[in-house]
Order: sequence, then structure tokens, then C-alpha cells
Amino acid sequence: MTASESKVFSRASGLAAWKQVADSIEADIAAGRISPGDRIAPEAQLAERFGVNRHTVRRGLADLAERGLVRATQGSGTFVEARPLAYPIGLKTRFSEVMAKAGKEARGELVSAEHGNADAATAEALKIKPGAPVLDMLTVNRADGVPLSLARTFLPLPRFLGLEQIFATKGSLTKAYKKFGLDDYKRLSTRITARPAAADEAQMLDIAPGRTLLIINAINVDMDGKPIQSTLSRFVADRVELVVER
Amino acid sequence: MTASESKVFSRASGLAAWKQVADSIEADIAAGRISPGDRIAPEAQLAERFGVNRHTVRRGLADLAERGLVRATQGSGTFVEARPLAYPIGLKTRFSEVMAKAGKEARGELVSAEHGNADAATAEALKIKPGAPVLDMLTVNRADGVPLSLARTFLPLPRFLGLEQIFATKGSLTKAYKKFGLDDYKRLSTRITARPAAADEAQMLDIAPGRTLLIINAINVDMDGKPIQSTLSRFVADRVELVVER
DNA sequence: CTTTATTTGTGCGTATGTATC
DNA sequence: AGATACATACGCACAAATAAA
Repeated sequence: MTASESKVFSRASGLAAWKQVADSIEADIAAGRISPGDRIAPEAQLAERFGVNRHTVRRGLADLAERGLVRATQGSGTFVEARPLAYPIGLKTRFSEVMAKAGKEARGELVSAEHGNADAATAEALKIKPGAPVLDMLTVNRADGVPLSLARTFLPLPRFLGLEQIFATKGSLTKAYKKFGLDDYKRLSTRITARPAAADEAQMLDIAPGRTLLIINAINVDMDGKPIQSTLSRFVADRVELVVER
Repeated sequence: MTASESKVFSRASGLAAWKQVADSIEADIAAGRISPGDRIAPEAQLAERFGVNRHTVRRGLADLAERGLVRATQGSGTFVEARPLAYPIGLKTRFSEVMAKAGKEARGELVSAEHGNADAATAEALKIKPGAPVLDMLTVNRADGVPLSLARTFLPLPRFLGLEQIFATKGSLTKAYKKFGLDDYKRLSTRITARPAAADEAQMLDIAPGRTLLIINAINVDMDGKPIQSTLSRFVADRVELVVER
């Protein structure tokens, strides 16, 4: 590994030394010379390569860490972070299609499904009477086996009776809808918040409790504008990046 | 077995006792009988009122807390949470207009402003050459004095030279743009992630370190499609709820 | 500053009804 | 039928944090 891979370091460029270090490593990542998961050179080695003090290297790495490009682990090294999966949010967002486009295999796993009664919020979302029967499904959605989100979905019940069994085998809500003669649907509303993961959520998503979750509250309607589902999705924040589509 | 039950509470309704407690309190909140900021009755008192054990009340309160309706503080009480401010994200989102609509007074406070050089990511966002001059502003945006977000905004520099001085007095980026002959602009892209707040961020946003932040990476362009700003906004997650506009 | 009362948080034990094997 | 597991509910006690005296 020669220093020729990196840009030339200039003392008199006006740019702070730590910034030049950071920019150089960022360029290495952007150009694919170092890939997600790779350990970058130890700080001492970087200091020698750039001809700066280790403190200067650390300042640069801190800048990259703050922007989420690398993550330092004491005693182990500094690693290039996996770029989070871009997850589009738009009028017609389909989990399975989004994943297929990203070259990932999407699969929804049914954790539980039960018949319940709509509480005030769910009733308003689905435009049904409070206490009306709903299908209450809990699913874990994975991309290539890695849990991305934990979703609780409410569906109005006379209409989608038995949908959970189709979902369980197909692993896709879109496909399950087709069995009910519903070929197309769209997003009515999307609301986004974030909070730390509770113990049970962490367990199902295979993360440590307290890790950040992106909470998405979505309502989908059929082409007649009739609500067909109200979903509370909990995404592992450092595995996805939500992209708002226009 | 005795008939000394509370009016809404029914032992043999099939609904779990804790759920009935939760529903009853939720109804009180929905009906405005208790308002955001109010302390609800102590657990012991609620237990007596509903004729159940305190554990049962706690189970119900835990349900409400998980849904963000209340927040318990040890030694102090359980309080009704303020509903987070709905923050629309769309093609033309203006902080000041959004706040005015919500009946809040919006004000951007300039923390720092300096001339810098675009790093790789900023350069790509603004479609300028890496290292090109940019205005690097750090602002805290408040609604009625409460910090909602901390934003780092990069603007291309020959074009917006001196904008920071106008922003400092006006407290609004939209107004500052007008002084540069830019009357209208639109959102090109919005990317959303989330993570805990660092110490310095927490201090400026008046929250505890580690509280969850919603990170929004936005690029705005003028009506010719030319990028005019790249902003990294850090919203206090439990003060706002992002609403994706269609 | 110390003391005291209030309030939430936690633990353990007991009992019961309901599924499930 | 029996055994087992699980969720629900109750009772008591104490710890920890907060607020008021």
C-alpha cells in the first residue's frame, strides 16, 4: 500500500491538516479503494503516511465518524461503515420491489397474527368504528436475512379474513393482497418519528436494546380511497436511510 | 363480585383489565379532560378508582407510555406528553411558514458562519467542484423558543456571499434568499436517518445527550434546478413528527 | 442542608384461567 | 386426562428519585 493511492498532502494549502486527512480517506471510500466492513489503517500508520501527528489523524477520523462513514472500536480498529440501504418513501412504496431493485432478497416473516378490536387511533386511520374487528399482524421484514424492520399492521377484518395465512407462505403483503383481488394500492399518509428500541423490539430485530429506531406510521388505501391497512414500521436506523420520493 | 365498580370498568367484558384502564385514560386525553403537561393521578389513586391492583394500572400506563401518550418520571409523576409538532416534508417546505401555520413563532438563531471549502459529499450535492468555496452556517431553529432543530447548511459561495448577516437579523433563510433575488426554490432530495445526540448537539438543542435525533439531509434548488443549499438538519425526535406530503 | 412525604420502579410470591403438548 | 407453559391479576415490601417542609 503506497501513499500514491491518496491525494497529495499540502501544508500550505490553507486547508486544515485534519480536514485533508479526512478528505483523503473519504475519497478512498468513495472510490471503493476501501469497502464497507474493511478496517482502515491504524491511526499511527496513517499519521506516518500523512506526516502528521496521530492527534491530527484522530481529528480527521472523528469528522468521518460523526458523518457515519467510519466507526471506531476501541482495541479493534476503525471500520468503514456499511452504507445504509436507501428506502424510498413515496406514493407507491412496495417493500419487495424496493429490495428487488437493490439486489436484495426481501422476505416478511409473520411473528404473530390475531383478531382484535380497533382502538381509537386505528379506527380513525382505517375509517372504521372503534371496536370494529381488525387483523393485527406482527412481522419482521428482512433483506438477505438481515432484519430491517419490525412492523405491526392492522387490516379491516371482514375484508381480509385469512390474509395472514397467505402472507405467512408468500412473505409479501402485496402478494397477499392480490389473492384478495386487490392489485393496486397507494400510500395515503406517512408520518415519521424516531426513538430507542425496547428490549422486545431489539430481540426481534437482532440489535442491542436502545439502538435507534425510525418509526414510520403509514396508511395505505385502495384505488377507491378506502383504507386497507395501517402500519407502524420500526426500522433499524443504521441499516436504512429513508429517501422521500417526489 | 360487589357492584362497587367504576362506570366504564367491566370485569366480565372479555377485555383485559389493564387495557380498560389504558383506554379510559386515553379517552380522558382525547377528550381534553387532561391536557399535555398535566400530571395524571398517581398509580395508587388510579388503582383505587378502577378497583384494580397497582400493577394492573402500571401495565396500562406502560401501554400508553409505549405509544408516547404519557411519560413517567420516578418520584415525580406520570405526565401527558405534548403531541409532537407535525412537520411537513414536501416539494416546498419552509420552516417559517410551517410554524406560522401551527401558530408558533419560528426563529433561526445563527450559531456560527464561516467560509470553507466543499468536501466530496457537499460538492456532489451542490454540483460544484470539490474544494470550491462554500458558506458553512450552523443554526438553531426554535418554535416559540423551544429548540426544534440544529442545522448545518452549506451554500455555494460566490453567489450567497454575506447571506449570513442577513440571516442573523431576519432569522429566516427564505427571507435571506429574497435579498439575493431568489424568490422561490424547491426541494430536490430528502434523506432521513436517526441517531442519538452527541454532547455538543444536546447542549445546543437543550436536551439530554443520547436523546434521539431525526437527521434530515436535504438539497434545495432554485427554479432553474441549480442547487442553492445542502442542509443537514438534526431534529429533536420527540418534539417533531415528520409528515411526508404527497 | 436535612428530613419527610410522595410517587414511580422493582422484586418476589401467590393464584387463576387458558391454551398447548 | 394430565402436565406444562404462559399471560393476567393481586398483595406486600422496599429501593430510588423527586419535591416540599
